Amino acid sequence: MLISEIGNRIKLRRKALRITQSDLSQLANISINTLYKIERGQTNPTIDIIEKIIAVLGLEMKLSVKESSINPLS
Amino acid sequence: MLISEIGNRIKLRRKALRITQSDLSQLANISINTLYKIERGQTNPTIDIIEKIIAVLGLEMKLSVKESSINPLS
DNA sequence: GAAAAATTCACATTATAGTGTGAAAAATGA
DNA sequence: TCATTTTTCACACTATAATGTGAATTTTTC
Repeated sequence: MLISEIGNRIKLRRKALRITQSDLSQLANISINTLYKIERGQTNPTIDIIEKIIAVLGLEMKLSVKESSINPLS
Repeated sequence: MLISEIGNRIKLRRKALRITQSDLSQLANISINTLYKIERGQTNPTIDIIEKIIAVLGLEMKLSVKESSINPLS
């Protein structure tokens, strides 16, 4: 999942919930500037910032083994 | 998924694949120091760094809607 | 189509993630 | 055991994410 994809998912979810960047940034306790850049894929955000945002949006992050690779090194 | 959880998942997967921190850091093209801190939850890594690591490990990141919240704001 | 609201953007500053080095400590294995 | 490998750690430095401000632009709404 690329950074720009994450940004897009966040933007789509925010729109679906009908809240503004300003609202979301305040609820997530981050700057509107940071949110703006993330949605546009113009920054390389930290996990902490992403977690704050998706928590407000009712999303969750998961790590899973890609089924195409049991052992990616072999 | 907390930062420490991500670090733990990475460490477990690395051990399962029987590679060293040194090997993984080189394959992911990041410093061993950064990997060491991530595995121990001692840093707040950027998405880019996490993506590099999990790509080598054959893992993938996913965002999903928490089933407990259709609308987290209401 | 004017006013209000929301988003985009540039710029400067601050905070901190990422790196490199080298050494100590712990784990591995012959 | 003891030599080798791996991990842990401190420290200094560099790169850049995050923030704050204010203004321009775009979108929404009446």
